[in-house]
Amino acid sequence: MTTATESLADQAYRRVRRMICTAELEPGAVISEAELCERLGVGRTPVREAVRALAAEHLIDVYPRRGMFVAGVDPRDLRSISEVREQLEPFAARLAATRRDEDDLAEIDDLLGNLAAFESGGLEEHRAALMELDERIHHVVYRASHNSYLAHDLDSYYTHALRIWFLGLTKVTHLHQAVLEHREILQAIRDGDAERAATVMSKHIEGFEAEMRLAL
Amino acid sequence: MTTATESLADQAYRRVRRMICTAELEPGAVISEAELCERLGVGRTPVREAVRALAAEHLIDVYPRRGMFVAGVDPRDLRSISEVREQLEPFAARLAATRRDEDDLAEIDDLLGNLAAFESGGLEEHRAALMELDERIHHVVYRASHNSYLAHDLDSYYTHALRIWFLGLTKVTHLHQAVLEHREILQAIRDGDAERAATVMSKHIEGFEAEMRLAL
DNA sequence: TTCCCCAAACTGGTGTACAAGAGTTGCAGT
DNA sequence: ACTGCAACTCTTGTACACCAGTTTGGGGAA
Repeated sequence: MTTATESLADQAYRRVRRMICTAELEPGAVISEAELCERLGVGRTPVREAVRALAAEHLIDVYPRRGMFVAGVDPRDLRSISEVREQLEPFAARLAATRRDEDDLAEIDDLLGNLAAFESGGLEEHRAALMELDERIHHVVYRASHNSYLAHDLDSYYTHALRIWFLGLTKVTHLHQAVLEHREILQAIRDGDAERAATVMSKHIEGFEAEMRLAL
Repeated sequence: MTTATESLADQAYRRVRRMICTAELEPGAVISEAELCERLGVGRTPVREAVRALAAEHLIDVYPRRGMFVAGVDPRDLRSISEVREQLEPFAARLAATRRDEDDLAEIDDLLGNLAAFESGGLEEHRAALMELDERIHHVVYRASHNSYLAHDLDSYYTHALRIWFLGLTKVTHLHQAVLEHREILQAIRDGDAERAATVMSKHIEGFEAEMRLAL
């Protein structure tokens, strides 16, 4: 199979979102529909839908008939985003600890294994792989919460957080501590310890904001 | 002025959302692009964007190449939505009590006045007006939280809740109690009593879910 | 009569052409 | 030299024509 079932619009959405997340498209950069069209090799409609969806998530600001720009990110945005995440992420962790099913547990065990591999090997060299692992870990928590609305919102917030992470990625952050926290979260969910899962997740999110605040 | 600055796509979005909310388009109903086009008197593109946005909010299910349908609503959805609202609405109320500015206070006082008018007059006859008041009250809380991300999410959830309200609107619910709770919330925010605002809002949301669960 | 297959019609997906508004730049007049 | 106006160009907004896939119903064969 080649394209499976994903529409061009969805592909475009993911690709542009990734560009914005990884700061390949910097905050304030102009988004030209025409340029995106030739860059992605698709027509205007899919690009337009993607851009529209990203605008709905506040990742792009659109000024009608003037232009579209990658949304800027200032400390107030970081605060607002973190504020909501501090409510929702621990809540999701708590739900996940209560509701995780066999599939979730399998994924969690797999991730714990990857985490262990990272810990024994060096951490520093595989920053990209670690970020991907971070993403998988958060998303398994969302999925294990078994609340699709919550999961959807958290995914959106995670995207914002990821972008801020990339932007403030000048100095190496405390990766080791982050890894430990992730392990603790997964273990708590696996063990069904809702309170511990929520507490550690809470600390994790707060730590993230504190560190990003310094880097911004 | 005729159209001001709102694009046809935005207008279409609002109108279709309202149709779905008020159950003018019932759950499971087929959404035909062509039909919406002639009904709204616009081309396919604005309709498409509106439908796309509504799909992103889970108000419409789209099965590619088969058709689009108004999303059904089952008790699990009510539970998921209420779960998140129970976290976010009290949180917003708490923030609002802390951060409300002069504009917010003016709006709150105005709403308290309207509420008093409702209380002295009969409640039962103006159900539509009361619903509009409910919407304004919740939205002033969102605005007063001064967190646009939070406000955006809560608006989306409010839309879902409103739809469920319309669907379960066979018997008259405890409107009087709801009015009292709203007044208490607004007063707490006005007085800067964050804990009380959060507590009452929490009870308000839980009461809503309990009542809707019976009606569904 | 029943079952299967093929074709037609309807669905959304995509690309393109046209319209309209905002910003900019250049020219002319003072 | 400076200012104001006008036309141009670049942007997104809208509409429409075409394409691909799915469904469904009718007709033919067993």
